[in-house]
Amino acid sequence: MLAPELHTYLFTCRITKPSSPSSDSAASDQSDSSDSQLVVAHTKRPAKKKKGKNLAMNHVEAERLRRENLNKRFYALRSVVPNVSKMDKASLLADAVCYINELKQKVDELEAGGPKLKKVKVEMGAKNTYNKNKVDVKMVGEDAMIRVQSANTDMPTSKLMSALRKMEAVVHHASMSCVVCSICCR
Amino acid sequence: MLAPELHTYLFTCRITKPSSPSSDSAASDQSDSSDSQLVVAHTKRPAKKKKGKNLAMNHVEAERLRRENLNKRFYALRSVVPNVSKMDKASLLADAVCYINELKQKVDELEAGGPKLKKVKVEMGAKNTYNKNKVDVKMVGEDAMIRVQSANTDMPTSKLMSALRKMEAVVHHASMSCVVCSICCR
DNA sequence: CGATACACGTGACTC
DNA sequence: TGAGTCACGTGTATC
Repeated sequence: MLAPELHTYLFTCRITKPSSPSSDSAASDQSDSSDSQLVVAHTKRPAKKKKGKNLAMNHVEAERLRRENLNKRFYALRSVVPNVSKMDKASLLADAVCYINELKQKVDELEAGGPKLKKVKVEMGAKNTYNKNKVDVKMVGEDAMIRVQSANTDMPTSKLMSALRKMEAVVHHASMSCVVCSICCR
Repeated sequence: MLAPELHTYLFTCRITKPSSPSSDSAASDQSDSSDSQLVVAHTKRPAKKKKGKNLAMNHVEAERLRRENLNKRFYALRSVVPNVSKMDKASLLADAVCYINELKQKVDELEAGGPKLKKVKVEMGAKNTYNKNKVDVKMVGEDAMIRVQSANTDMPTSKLMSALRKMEAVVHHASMSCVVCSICCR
């Protein structure tokens, strides 16, 4: 519903609490039960009491700071996970986990198709009536002579060269010609 | 820079809390847990109060359930983000954000290594005394004739072809020769 | 003893 | 009006 701004993208929104944090004026509203009521003697306040109170205040402020910091992180997380601009914290965490797994999988399958393989698949463009695809390989000792004939669509030489590079083959000589440009080359 | 590396791969560490989370005995028994020693010893409350108490108990239990659920999510997040098996919640969230950004960037540069750019940089291998790198481009109408001379290291033809493909240039003719194999080609 | 982090119960707010 | 979520102050454990 309210759910403002989807997608976020930069949100250095800074919110300050109205309560003044530095001074001690925010003390003793009414919730200081359990402790004996203090400050009758305004002048010579026992150091012990004051110190204890001060410490408690320090504690509560530290806790507030921690909470605030943690919420910042929540906002940051919300900003990097897509499609979660409206849910609550639990759902945000769950979606973050799902998103991370998604990204992981994507990375895995992307870089598994990258520089890993020995066997390389080369798509050689569409066959047509005028040009049959033909691949001819002749081995001479450790060297190979490859002769490829295909249509000139979709950059066949580039693909072939890339395939050769991926196979870590050293190219000593290469020749390419476009024979029937009026028909197969646009 | 980035060099994420080390992956870690799988660490489905499953941690269970020692405290029994199943809320079975929380129906009308509130005498367990935390045995606060100052318990002002409230005597029997009227039914109304009891109902209020029951409601409050429902509230407190709902809150406890929510907290528990949220912590589960935290554990789940910890399980999918590497290298954070010991930090606190805030650091966990921060690391999760960093990790997501890392993964995003990785995915981007992995899948943008394919069909994207217009301007292409080609590294042409190391120069040496015997082979000066030379690039000659002659424009004829809309066509370009490119003559490249370089050392035969690091697959120059493949790189050139890839660059041409990335620029979406149509190659009509290509020729490559390795002239001084005994010197520059190992 | 201070610093840090977490869980807890409770008030306040929403739909 | 009840179910859900959040922020708050506090108690408590670890270092």
